[in-house]
Amino acid sequence: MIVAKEYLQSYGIRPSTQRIAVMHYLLTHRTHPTVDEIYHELVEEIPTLSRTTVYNTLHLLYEHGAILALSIDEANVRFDGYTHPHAHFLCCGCGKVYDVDLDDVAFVQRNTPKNAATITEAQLFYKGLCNVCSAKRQN
Amino acid sequence: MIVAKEYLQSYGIRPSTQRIAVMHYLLTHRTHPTVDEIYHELVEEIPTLSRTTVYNTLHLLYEHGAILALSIDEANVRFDGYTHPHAHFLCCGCGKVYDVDLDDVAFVQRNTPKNAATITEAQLFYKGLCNVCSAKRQN
DNA sequence: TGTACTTTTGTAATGATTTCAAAAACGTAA
DNA sequence: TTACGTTTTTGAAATCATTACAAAAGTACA
Repeated sequence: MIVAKEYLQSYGIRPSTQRIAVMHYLLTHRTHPTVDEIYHELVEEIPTLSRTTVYNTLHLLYEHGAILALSIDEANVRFDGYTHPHAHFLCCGCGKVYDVDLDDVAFVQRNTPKNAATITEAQLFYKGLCNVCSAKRQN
Repeated sequence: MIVAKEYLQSYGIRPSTQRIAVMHYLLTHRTHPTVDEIYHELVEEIPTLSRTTVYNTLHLLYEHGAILALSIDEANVRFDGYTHPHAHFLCCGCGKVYDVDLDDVAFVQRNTPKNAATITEAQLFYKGLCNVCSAKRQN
């Protein structure tokens, strides 16, 4: 939890119990969880936790650039505590979101739109079927 | 409308009046419209048009690969009748979505996730402020 | 302690999207 | 043309993630 607290402070965010818990969860779970997944995990350790607080906190972390908000999954926004440039892959079979390394990290910056004065974020993602789900479908 | 009809047929989609109208709208308007924008435009020429039909049709076109469904805008899915590989830019000031050309079209394919058996789609998009909106904010 | 400010909480509202079953349109064979 | 099975459209109702809001709780500091 120490790490999460200092991580928040480095982004100028006051470290409340709930904020530390959310940030810590994202730093230790690279699963790109939804709001509800985070809520259900954390309400175990903070029984008074409100879903609204999870929404508020994630929004705050996102606004400060401490986390990424992925729109890869139409049904739910997913969050990522790993903010280095990388892409994502959603398997439409199992619903999992995987990290994807890029062979040319500069590509995204190089292709920045010409009519853009400021870029606040960029997302690259793939959808398809992972090897495991593809094999299962051979039945 | 001739173009839209044949376009649909080339994707194996039966060309009903409503489907032709939706497809024609997307082929002639490169504005990445939302469902409601499409509905409000087309209900002028087809007064009996139902919003559900627009949803159904867009879903059908998307499933057949005739159009793209963009998740760049959290609030609404946006649609694009231009299916060649390109990126998008959402200006958070005016809400417009612009096309972005890529200097290396092969990049996206080259970085396909290693654990993917099949890729059905890929999206790259930017968010920020366009030059016009940025200038306005200097006030 | 007291006070001002920040954060959390729970309920209610919002609004895009989906569900569903009936009505309409269509295709085709007799 | 007519009848019949299939496809498509329609509109109302339901769903559900997210937001709005105001009260309650927590925090900092004099």
